[in-house]
Amino acid sequence: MSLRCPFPHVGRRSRKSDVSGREELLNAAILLFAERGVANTTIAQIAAAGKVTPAMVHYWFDTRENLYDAVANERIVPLIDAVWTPVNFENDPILDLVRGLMQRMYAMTISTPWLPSLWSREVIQMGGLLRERVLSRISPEPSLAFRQKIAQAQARGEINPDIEPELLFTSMLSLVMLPQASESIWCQLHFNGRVLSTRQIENHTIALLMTGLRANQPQGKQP
Amino acid sequence: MSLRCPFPHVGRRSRKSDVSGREELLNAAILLFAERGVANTTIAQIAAAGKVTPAMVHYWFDTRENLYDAVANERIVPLIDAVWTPVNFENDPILDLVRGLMQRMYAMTISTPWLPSLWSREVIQMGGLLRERVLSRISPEPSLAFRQKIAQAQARGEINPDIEPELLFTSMLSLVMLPQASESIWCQLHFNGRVLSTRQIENHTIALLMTGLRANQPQGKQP
Amino acid sequence: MSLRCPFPHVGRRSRKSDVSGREELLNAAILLFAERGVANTTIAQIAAAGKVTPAMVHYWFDTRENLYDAVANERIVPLIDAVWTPVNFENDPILDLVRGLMQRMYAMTISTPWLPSLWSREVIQMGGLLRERVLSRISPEPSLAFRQKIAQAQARGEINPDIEPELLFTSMLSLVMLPQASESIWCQLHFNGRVLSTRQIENHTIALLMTGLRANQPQGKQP
Amino acid sequence: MSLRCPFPHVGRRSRKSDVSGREELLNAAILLFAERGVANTTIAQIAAAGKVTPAMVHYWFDTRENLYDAVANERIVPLIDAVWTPVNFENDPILDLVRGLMQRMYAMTISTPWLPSLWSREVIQMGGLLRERVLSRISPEPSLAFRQKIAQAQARGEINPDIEPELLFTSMLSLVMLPQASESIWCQLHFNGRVLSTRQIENHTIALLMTGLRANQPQGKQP
DNA sequence: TATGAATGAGTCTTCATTCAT
DNA sequence: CATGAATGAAGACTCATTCAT
Repeated sequence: MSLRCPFPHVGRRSRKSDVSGREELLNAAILLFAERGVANTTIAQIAAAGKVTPAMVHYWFDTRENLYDAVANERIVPLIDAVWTPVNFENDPILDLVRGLMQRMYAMTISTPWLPSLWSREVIQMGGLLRERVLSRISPEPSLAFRQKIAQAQARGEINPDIEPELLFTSMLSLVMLPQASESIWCQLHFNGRVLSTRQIENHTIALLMTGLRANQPQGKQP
Repeated sequence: MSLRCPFPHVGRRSRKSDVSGREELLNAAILLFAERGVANTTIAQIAAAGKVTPAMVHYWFDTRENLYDAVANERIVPLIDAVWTPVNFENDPILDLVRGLMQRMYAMTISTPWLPSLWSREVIQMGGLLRERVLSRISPEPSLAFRQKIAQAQARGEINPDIEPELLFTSMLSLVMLPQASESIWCQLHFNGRVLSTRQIENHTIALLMTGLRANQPQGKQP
Repeated sequence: MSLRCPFPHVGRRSRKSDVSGREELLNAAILLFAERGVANTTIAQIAAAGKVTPAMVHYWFDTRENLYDAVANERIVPLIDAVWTPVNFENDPILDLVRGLMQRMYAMTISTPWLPSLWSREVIQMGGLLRERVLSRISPEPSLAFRQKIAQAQARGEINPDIEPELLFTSMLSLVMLPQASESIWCQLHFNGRVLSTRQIENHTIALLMTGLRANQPQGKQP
Repeated sequence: MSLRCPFPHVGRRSRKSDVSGREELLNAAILLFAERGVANTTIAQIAAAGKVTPAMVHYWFDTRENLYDAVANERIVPLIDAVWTPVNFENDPILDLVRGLMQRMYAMTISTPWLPSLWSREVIQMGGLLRERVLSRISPEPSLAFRQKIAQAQARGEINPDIEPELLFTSMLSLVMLPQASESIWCQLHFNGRVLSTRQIENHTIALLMTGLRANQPQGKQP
């Protein structure tokens, strides 16, 4: 399955009020932040990408810091929420829950291909320029609940006893995000002549993870 | 096992020729690059960290770009080589080979704790400021050989058939690097009151990976 | 006849759009280049002379090199062209042609008193910082045609047979430019208490040249 | 007659004490000053040309300004004196005196080919970095005496009456120096395929000048 | 909304100069 | 004599920000 380059705003802009100038700029900023890193992107570059003058960036966002806030609050935080929201910690079987999280993360990187880069460079890392802005806005509860569920399942022998429940979500994020941030993320991934589609990456990663979570049962007695 | 903050040069500098001024600055630069990101670090900050004037940074490295080259060639590239060098692709059993790679990567992040951050922010990502400098210097052969070995083992049914050999090394790197880059990597990692040592992170991750690689054999009939 | 200091823009600036900021700066730059030499003039000095900040010099000219280009292309090259344009190589008697060139050069140094200094320091000399920029822009044809005309007149016995046609134009330029560059060219020339007007310099130089060009006719009475 | 490239110190330096390090550096400095202009030459360039470290330039000359003094006093001023010294204002016929001055200037530019450039860029021009240093050291008397002699000869009808005695020496200097500063002065002068030797330049210029000085005697027969 | 002109603060870089050795 | 290491001051250039229009 091939991967369309999904930036609906690029090259469109048929009518001016199609998308408000502010949204347009926010799109342009996120794209540049993902491509070049936040610290390496100037207001002038964002303005040029949005086909306006730098003064307009200040008109909409006032300061550079405010632009960071807008990116974090309006674009990144909603995605995080969307990953957790469908989870039903009470009833979902734990492995379904894990698989669902992974699938939603992948679904997300298709509609917002800038996410892996921005996330792994500017959000999770120390010194990431969006880190505090994002982390202060997302609820810690889902990840705490997730950890507990994992620990409980582990105690019941349903999950690989050697994994650390505290680290599992981080491992999942790493497995999803960093590979996608590390190649020509914008449309496809070339490797050794072959092209791996996002779907192939997803299958590989979910297989690795789901197998990795399996309890190390002494084979044979499992029902 | 708790993790000491292993920067012997910081705050010492007992005798001047202890470490050459150049090495001292290179250390300071790498630390700051890892902490704040390359683009977000000024020459003046590096100079201050090395307790010299900005002019000295130019004395030793001439330009900012040259400093990047020095970081890539003198510090990062040797580490990559050191991960692959002990591998014997002919004789090592594939799972030992994988485990050995993981263990060496972890050993590395103890002696060079700046690596995960620098690697995941500036080397593997598009637009990373050290990317071209590092990638152009490292041989692609080991990772190609690794991929072949994985594919062969997979063909023999020794390895989880759902993983993509092309992606496995990337997944391994992601699992090792990003979690370590994402927390207060410099001395220890606090999480929910508990402290996870690097060793615990290592055990978790290797367990997840090694289990994940296991062939999905219909249990019981496996030889 | 005394020489007014003819920089109408200096100290005026009554209305802002009187002269565009760019022209203003170009004037200031040329003046300083003529007074102090190009290499000895800083962007900050130019900015101060134009009553703006150094950033404005970059706003209008981007780089120092671009400023050089602007000076060469917009100010110097047009003057060269204006010296040659009125010449009619076919019909003008050779001596009228020479005298016309000289008179136009002098007329020029009245309206653009910075020319002699800039020309003799930065254009004709090896290592002059405007040399390549100017020379690559001016047509060599007029000076070649001039040389031929001189050689033909010499062959007809109308011109001093001992002069080299190749060198005559250079000699003319030197006679006009260097004396004017060598004194307080900006308003008047003091020498030994007397003041020599530009007109007197012009008369002297043209007399020296025109007499020097005369054929060495056998006069009989000369020892 | 072809012109040797007369820099005896270049590439020699057989024994170290052949020429003192100080003289060596002075030579290097003058050469660079002539080639690139004083303001455009750094101490490091001079040191490199003299094959020593920049610190050695300070050892010998202490400051950049002192180096200017040394160039002016030890290299340029003696040349000026040498032009005037052989002149006998009382007895030499005026035209012989003029011719002698010109010939000595040309002789000088053969042994010190850097002179025309340095003179016309850094000495005679306003803002020339050696101007004050040289002018304050040379006696004004010879040029005053020369002017008087010219004026007297003019009064006697022996010299072109349209010449300004005040300007004549300046014109002579300009005719000698600027053409030589304006081409590839270091070895020869290409022009239109032909090569003009310094001797040809000299003959041309002296012819132009000496003819130009001739009294406008009533010739009657000239058309 | 939108822009062009303008700026202050800061960044990289250069360079003359110093000094211990 | 000679140098390598070091620096302060200044240079070119960048960039977020402001403001009159």
